[in-house]
Amino acid sequence: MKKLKNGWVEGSVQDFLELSDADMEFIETRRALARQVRTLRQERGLTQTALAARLKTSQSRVAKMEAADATVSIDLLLQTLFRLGMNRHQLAKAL
Amino acid sequence: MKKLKNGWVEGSVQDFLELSDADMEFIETRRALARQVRTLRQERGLTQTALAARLKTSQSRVAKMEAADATVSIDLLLQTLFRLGMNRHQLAKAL
DNA sequence: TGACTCCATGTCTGTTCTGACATAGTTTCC
DNA sequence: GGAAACTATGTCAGAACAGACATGGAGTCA
Repeated sequence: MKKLKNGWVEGSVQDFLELSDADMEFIETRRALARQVRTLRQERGLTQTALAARLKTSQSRVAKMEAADATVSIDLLLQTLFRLGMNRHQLAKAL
Repeated sequence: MKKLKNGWVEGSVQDFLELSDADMEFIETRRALARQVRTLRQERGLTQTALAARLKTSQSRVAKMEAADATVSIDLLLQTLFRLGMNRHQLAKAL
């Protein structure tokens, strides 16, 4: 980590949080799936509230899904995507 | 569901258990990941016990992962695969 | 401005998953 | 056959997650 003249330091978030490569892959996977949820929802012209109703969950949970919140499992994201009509083949491409 | 002369009936497991297409995709995804765990473990010449030690978990959990047990989350399978050296690109192909 | 819609975020409670343990079954040697 | 190594399965306490609710911020429109 390299110190700069302005007081800031240089270095990756990964190093700072001491995340392994595996952790990074996992987090990036969640982020990719989260983006996909938002994309599919918007393609279908649904609000978070409308999607939540369809999934029998709450708007806040949909918001957290799309935000790739740490309290959202990949299981939840996948179930959501599949219920939005995605299949495994399309999923593979989204990764 | 069609009845046959021998007393058995014809019909898919999906219909019998009333699983939606989304459920099927989810379950099949878990099974694909489970197979991949076993493959990678064996490629590395590890026993379930040895892999469990590396993952800081128990042999029984590794067995359940590879069996695609319902109590095993996709999160756990993905974390395992990533720790076995897989990346998202390879993951996509395994689906 | 205020009313309205949509999305973001903190927190609570009940449910689900994880790791661990025990134990049983399987396979591979001698 | 029997021992040893490996894998499968049931159960449980504690950790993590889901859904719900409250609330706040940002944008739109009259």
